[in-house]
Amino acid sequence: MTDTNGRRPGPRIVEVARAAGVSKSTVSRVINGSTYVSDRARQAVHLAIERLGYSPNHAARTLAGSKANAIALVVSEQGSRVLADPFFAGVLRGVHTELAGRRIQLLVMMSRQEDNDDLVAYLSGGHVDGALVLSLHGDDPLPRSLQARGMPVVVGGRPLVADDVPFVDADNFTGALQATRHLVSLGRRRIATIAGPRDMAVGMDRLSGWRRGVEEARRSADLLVHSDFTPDSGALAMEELLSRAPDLDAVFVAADIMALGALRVLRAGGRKVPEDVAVVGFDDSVLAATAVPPLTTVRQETETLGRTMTWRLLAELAGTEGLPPSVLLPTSMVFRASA
Amino acid sequence: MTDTNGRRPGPRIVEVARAAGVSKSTVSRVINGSTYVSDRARQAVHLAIERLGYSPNHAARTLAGSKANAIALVVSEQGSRVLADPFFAGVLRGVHTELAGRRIQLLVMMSRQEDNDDLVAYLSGGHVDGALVLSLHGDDPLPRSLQARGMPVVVGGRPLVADDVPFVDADNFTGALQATRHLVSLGRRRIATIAGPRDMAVGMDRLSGWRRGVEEARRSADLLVHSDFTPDSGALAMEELLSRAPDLDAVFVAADIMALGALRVLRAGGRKVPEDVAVVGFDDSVLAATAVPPLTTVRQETETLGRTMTWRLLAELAGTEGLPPSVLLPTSMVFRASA
DNA sequence: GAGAAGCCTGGGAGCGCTCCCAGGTTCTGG
DNA sequence: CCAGAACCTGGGAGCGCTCCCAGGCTTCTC
Repeated sequence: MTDTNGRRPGPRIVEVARAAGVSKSTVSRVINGSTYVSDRARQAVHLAIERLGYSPNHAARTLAGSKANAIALVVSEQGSRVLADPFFAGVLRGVHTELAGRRIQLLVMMSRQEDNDDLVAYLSGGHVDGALVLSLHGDDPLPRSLQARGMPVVVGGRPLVADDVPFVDADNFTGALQATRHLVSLGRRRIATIAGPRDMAVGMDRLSGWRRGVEEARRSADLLVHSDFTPDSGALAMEELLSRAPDLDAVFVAADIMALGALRVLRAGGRKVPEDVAVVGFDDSVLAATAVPPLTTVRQETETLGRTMTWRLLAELAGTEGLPPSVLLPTSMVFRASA
Repeated sequence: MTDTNGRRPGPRIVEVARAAGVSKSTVSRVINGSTYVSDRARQAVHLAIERLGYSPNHAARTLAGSKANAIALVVSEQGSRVLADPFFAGVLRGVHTELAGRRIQLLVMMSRQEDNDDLVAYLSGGHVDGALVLSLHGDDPLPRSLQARGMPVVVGGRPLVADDVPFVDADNFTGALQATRHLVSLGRRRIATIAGPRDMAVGMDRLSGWRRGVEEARRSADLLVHSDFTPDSGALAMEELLSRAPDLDAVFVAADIMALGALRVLRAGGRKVPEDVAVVGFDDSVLAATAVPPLTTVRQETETLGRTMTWRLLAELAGTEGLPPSVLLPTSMVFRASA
């Protein structure tokens, strides 16, 4: 992508300066929003930029300045196998929306456990100003390593063990609580749950919400099976629940994708949903609407998650004071046929 | 991300040079894989790099050199509403895999129709060496604009009208043909299709494959309804087909997500799948495995698509001769319960 | 009315690399 | 044995910006 002289096409800052009748320092000041620029100069510069179609060279700005004008979105690979696809796309869209209009590049990287060190070295080598880490298994060392090297980090999804890395997450606890209360309000008495794995905060938070919900309704909190966010494991879990408690009349499933497996088992067992067993899922993924029967579920806004993470990171980079260490995003129930 | 002097952390090329007892020119040659470096010097440099944990400054390389060491993955926003989620994540993973180990940054951008001009200006401003465009509606002007400015481009998904922008796509025609032949081999006589929209090549190619399939079996090719890649539109299409041909006994649906709507209508109408009506989908998305009944479908490898696009682009950047203008990736049938 | 305190501007020294140039050394072949 | 080619190396001029510094001009303030 070079012209015949081997140089990149397009005007340089000096050309803009010349066209506007000012020095390149002034053009730089206009671009970077400095005060101490007269209105006349500012307007002349804007006009010249417009006329020449000038776009500043990112590499030069980064090299000369003290910031990289780029942030990274890091996806931990293990996680992406499981939840990531629609989740990731939503988050990415949110990140992008929030970045729109600012001159900040988004680098997307996927981390494998084995080359974490390379990643940390690369990122803390000054190529980016901060990092967004999408870490779906809760004990990922990456965010801490990055932060230890002085890099601003925001994690998507609550880390399993509390540390001082700021995170943004859906309010999984409250979402699960709402779902359970809904089942209670339906008059269900034996309310089970298919929970996520113990090593993921998202699983534990949704489990806690369910537990709270059944306990406040004075129901038993022992109908619990852990599973791993796949349809088949959801099916297995449902079978186990059914054999342990043939009289159960409701299940809160910690993810839509597991709920599909559960629905299959219920159908095979001749139980009608929702008449015999009410089912509530979580995520409101595309799977929920097309399930048989369509799934009542808890909606989490993945796009808002991405936007909020980005907002938090940029605010930190801008030196904003008094930022909340972490943010929990509200969830909402989506009522369909299954409960 | 700066140290106390406002400079980025880590060693510079001169430090490596000093440590290795050579000049920075030689270090640069080693890094960039030039010939004309003695083995002794090369080894000394590698050792020094290792010891110091040196990682070259991307901005400086880009500024000084004639290439940007980065490629862009551009997603057209309209498309991403529809197909993109799992599709996009798969492609992204493929791109990333293919990029691994090369020092090439991946910039992800989403384009909205209205700011296409900005995007073209930005990209052709020398920030990237080439672009991967994921363009799901077939008449996107972006790839052509980019190519017209001299930027190497590879499109994912066949453009609707042939032009000379290279693309990589799944072999939708053959996939649909296989699916239709499978229905024929099952002894089905009235084989309908729910096709994608007319303005998407993916829709038209799958339609052509179906048409070929029914025609070579001397069946009628008039049971055709266009739809738009949503479950509801698939349901509507199925209703129309049923009212036009109550005796149909098979449907090829051009996307799993539409097939879910079709299955719903068939179920509501009391038709058994596959006994009364056999259904084949396309994509082998996560939806297919969890459908009721599980959907026989045509699998396309989104990850391979991403890898191939990237390979094609990098090969072009490297100046490889005799590259295929475009590549069609094979699809394969996945047999489940629905047909 | 004079000094201080803003406001606005241009000049120029880098940022950390790549790549060209010049020069030295070692291989070839006639 | 010597010219020329091939190999290897270091020096240094940029790449296109930002940001510091110095300085001129306008207001204020007492």
